[in-house]
Amino acid sequence: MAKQKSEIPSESDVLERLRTIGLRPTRQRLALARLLFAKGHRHVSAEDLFKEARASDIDVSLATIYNALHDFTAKGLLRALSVDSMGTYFDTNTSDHHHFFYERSRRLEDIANDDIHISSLPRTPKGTEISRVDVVIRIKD
Amino acid sequence: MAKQKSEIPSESDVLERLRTIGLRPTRQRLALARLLFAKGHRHVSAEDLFKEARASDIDVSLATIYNALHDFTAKGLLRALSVDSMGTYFDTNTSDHHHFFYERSRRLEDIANDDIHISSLPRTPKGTEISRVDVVIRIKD
DNA sequence: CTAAAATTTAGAACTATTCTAAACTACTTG
DNA sequence: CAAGTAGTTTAGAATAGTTCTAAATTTTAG
Repeated sequence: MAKQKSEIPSESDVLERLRTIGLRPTRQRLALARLLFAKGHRHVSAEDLFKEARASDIDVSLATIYNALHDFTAKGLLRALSVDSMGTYFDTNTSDHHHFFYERSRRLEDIANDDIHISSLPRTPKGTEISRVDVVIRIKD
Repeated sequence: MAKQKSEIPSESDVLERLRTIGLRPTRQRLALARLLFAKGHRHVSAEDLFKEARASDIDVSLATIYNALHDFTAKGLLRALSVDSMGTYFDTNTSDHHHFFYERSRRLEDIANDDIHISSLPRTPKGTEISRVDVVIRIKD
């Protein structure tokens, strides 16, 4: 339950990390990982990242954006979440935590795990296991 | 915080209810409301309802299904929720409660409000108000 | 360096949903 | 009840987000 730091990873950290988890450190993945992890935790959509990449002169196709986001998610570098049915957000914070969701502006904001205490959960159906618990506090903004 | 009963509403209940909330009790809305509220609480997608309607020889277009679901939701007869980014589910249970989400089968199951106790919530950003709190327990099935 | 395996890509395809504008229906008023 | 009008329905086009396909390219192991 240690607090996860979100430090700016160095170039070689990223490369090494990709290699370690079994993803080839291609030009595209390196560039995207740099974009994603350079600025502290955030919630990006595929389209967001695509635009950011274009803005940074990173030549990458939308299909690759999706591939990378899914690959990163599968390997635990990102966490996918969808709260408003129009699109998936990828959260660079993969530690346990929850979210505020601003209904009007459709923005997400992290809530530290410590700021929500769930004192009792129902027993899960037998033979099953909890994958995770998501709390979303919807805000009228 | 009274427990909400889910009784099978009579024909005229439905008609009256629609009229009361300001929706004209058209043939289509009446038929769809009957389908939706005839069987106790459940979680339906637009496509689900469309198929059910067809199966019941109710002649209604998909556009109307969407219109009706949104109108019903806006009037508090249904509650929309989207947890898995592929589509919106409409919950006939509009009382406070939470959900299990079976990741593999993509099914939702209600959790009674009393079965989850949240002992502390973070303060909301100033000037804002909580619209609702959704807890989703994701289950590996 | 070379072959095999993984990755990238453009564009087509797909799914869920919304839009459009015309046809239709319910409610109100006289 | 006739008629007007406001609300509703509809088919189909349009849109948004995402996945698929198959070919071209890049990475890695040997």
